[in-house]
Amino acid sequence: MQIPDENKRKKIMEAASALFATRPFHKVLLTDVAAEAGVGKGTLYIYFKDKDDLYRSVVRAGFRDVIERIRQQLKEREEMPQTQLRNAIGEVVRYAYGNPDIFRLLREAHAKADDTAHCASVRQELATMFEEIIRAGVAKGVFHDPHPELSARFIPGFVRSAFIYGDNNYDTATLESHIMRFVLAGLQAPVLDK
Amino acid sequence: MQIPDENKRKKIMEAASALFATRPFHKVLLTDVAAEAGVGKGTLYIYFKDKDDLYRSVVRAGFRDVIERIRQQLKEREEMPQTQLRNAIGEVVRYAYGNPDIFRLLREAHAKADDTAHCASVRQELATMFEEIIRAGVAKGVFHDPHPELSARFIPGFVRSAFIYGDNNYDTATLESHIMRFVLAGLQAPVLDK
Amino acid sequence: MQIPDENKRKKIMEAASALFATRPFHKVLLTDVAAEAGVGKGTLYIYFKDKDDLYRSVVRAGFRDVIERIRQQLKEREEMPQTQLRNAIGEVVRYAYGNPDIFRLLREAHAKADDTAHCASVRQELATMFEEIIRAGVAKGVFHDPHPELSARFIPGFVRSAFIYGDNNYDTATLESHIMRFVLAGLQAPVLDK
Amino acid sequence: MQIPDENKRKKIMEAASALFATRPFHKVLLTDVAAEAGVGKGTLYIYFKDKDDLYRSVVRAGFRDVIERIRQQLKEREEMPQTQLRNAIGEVVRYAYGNPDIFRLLREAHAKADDTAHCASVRQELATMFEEIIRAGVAKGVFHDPHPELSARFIPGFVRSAFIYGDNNYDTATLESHIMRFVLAGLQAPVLDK
DNA sequence: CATGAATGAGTGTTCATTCAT
DNA sequence: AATGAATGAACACTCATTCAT
Repeated sequence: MQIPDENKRKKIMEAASALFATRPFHKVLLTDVAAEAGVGKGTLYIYFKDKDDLYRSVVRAGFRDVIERIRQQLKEREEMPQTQLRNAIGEVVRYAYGNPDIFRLLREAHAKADDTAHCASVRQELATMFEEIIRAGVAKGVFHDPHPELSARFIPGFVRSAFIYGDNNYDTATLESHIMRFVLAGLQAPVLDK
Repeated sequence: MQIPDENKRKKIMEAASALFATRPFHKVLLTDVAAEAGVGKGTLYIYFKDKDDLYRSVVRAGFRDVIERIRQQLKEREEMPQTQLRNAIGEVVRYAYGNPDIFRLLREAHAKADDTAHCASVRQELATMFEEIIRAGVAKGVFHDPHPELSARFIPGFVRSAFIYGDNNYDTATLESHIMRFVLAGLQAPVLDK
Repeated sequence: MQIPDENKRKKIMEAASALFATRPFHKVLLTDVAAEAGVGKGTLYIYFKDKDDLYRSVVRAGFRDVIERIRQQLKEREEMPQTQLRNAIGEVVRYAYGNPDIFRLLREAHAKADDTAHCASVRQELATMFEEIIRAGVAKGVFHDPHPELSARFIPGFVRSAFIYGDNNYDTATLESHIMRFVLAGLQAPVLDK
Repeated sequence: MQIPDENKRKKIMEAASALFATRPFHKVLLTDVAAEAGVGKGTLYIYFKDKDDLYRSVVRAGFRDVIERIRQQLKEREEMPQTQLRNAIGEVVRYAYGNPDIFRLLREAHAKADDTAHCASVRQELATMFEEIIRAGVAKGVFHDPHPELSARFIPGFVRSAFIYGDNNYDTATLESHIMRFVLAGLQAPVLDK
């Protein structure tokens, strides 16, 4: 079992991901990460510069997944903005359900200053995708929105809001439709001139 | 010139608040808190049980202010749910503007299990107030909402979403009205039966 | 026993000195230093930046003693260069006898680049003092020496040479006079023109 | 283009020699030695038992050269003790000039107890040769020396003393003759009865 | 032979907490 | 009450050494 490469990196990230999501950063021991990943402690330092780097990698990787999946959808099918929005939101909701731990990571800004930046860039990317969908809808006249970039930021916030409370008893469908309710209503409301 | 005591407690909390908001929990050193507050390290332990207690106190205190102010408004004037909602949201937005650090604290769930609970209880309290306003509106027939408790959670999330991104260039009025746009539209949309 | 100061620093340096002299740098555990000094491990870091700093301090302090004692002698009594030299050498020899461990430290150049410099500066200082004595003798016509700075460097080397071998069975008097034999003979030999 | 083996052993020793001379034992990483030698880390263990063995080999090899050359001289030509001494010292000085790094290694006594012994044995061997020359001179009546073994130890010390200081601006001839000045003067001075 | 990925015992260092003053 | 020197449990990280390829 001497595969010299990314296989092991992946195993470590999975172990770390599970652990970081379970407890706060400073309670995650690298010893545990190593044990959980089935590798030696020193091995962690072959693939990651230090604990912070490992943490950052886990967060980034987690989100890259959702983002990638949404991007695929947008490319593959030419849909109405409403549908695109629904699909994208569904994607985020389902991801949050499936990986509650990783998703929860977004709310924390650990580590070094530039880590926050890294985290932010992932967040930004997600928001930007929603913003593009909204702008497309505005262009087509199906959405009205004086501040698409602000609205875009609200959307992942909905999901997060739903998850940050401990007693999470909603199924994905309910949550998804309740979010859509606000999103669509808000985006379809007429813009009132001031 | 050492004004006896409660003054000192306040100075500590201010220092801690600034620090906790700036960096993740485990990077806030009590040495720094003490230095920033202009007191000895040991003094911290006179006013707070331990680091977690200090953290909790900071978060709670911050939110108690907004919550209290909103509660006052609800009691003092008998208004329409829409107006109550607008006022309450305005309160949160303005608070977030004035205390970006403290507000940002909500995003983390640190340390001991019961700390999370503490944090949650503050959050819960805020959400509950919004939930009551919504339910009142539903009762009066001005709002439609199949999941008021979920909607209530969304509201502080709007504010947070707006603030978590670094490039915050919206004035309170713009932000407030954009949030209201979504909230009111969502709450006034007809409930579609499934 | 809560003297807040240099007393403890001294205790640590003594313990470290004994340990560093006994075994190579990387085999000296700070745990042992702390135990030997009768303080907590963390205390070391109050008085010294890190292991290297502690090491450096030990070396420097050791030599400062001899240097200071020799300097005193030079000031206090106005003697002939030969006598000054004999006294100074005697000082070094006796010190080496009394603190074989610390003296041995000079031969090692551990730690950071600038540490070597520190070490060197102590060595330099000792050599400079010998050089001054020699130059004074040359000025008075009792010594002949085409390279006083080189001769000055030889002198601590004599002592070191005597000590670097394990089977050290010479008493201070013998060693001292044997060194003086070479030093005086060398310094009084006529300078041959080339 | 991998010339089989002994060549590789040599490359490793050269790399190690350069590194050990540059920094203290515990700061020389085998990774660096391997990189510098252009071989894999594991290769080091084919040619050397462990880090200590590598170190020892470097020191020993370096000195074996000088010792061997001096021994040759002593055998080949039947000379006066003074000349033998001058030649031997010249040999050491020139060697030190040509291999300042290796020569500097002598000053440290690292690692395991028996390593010190190894180091010592090389030193001893050199000293013994000088001692023999001196004793021969004493026998012939050209030298006077109450402690030939002590004098013998001084000689390599002269060279070392000259080299341990950074600002080494003496040419071999100057250094050699200055050392000889002390050595001959010291060895030819009459023995004073106590 | 050669390699370098993997290892984990071993240690330096940190920092919340205590307590003598 | 206030302090900050002292503490040491807890951890991140290093690096000599091994071994599968």
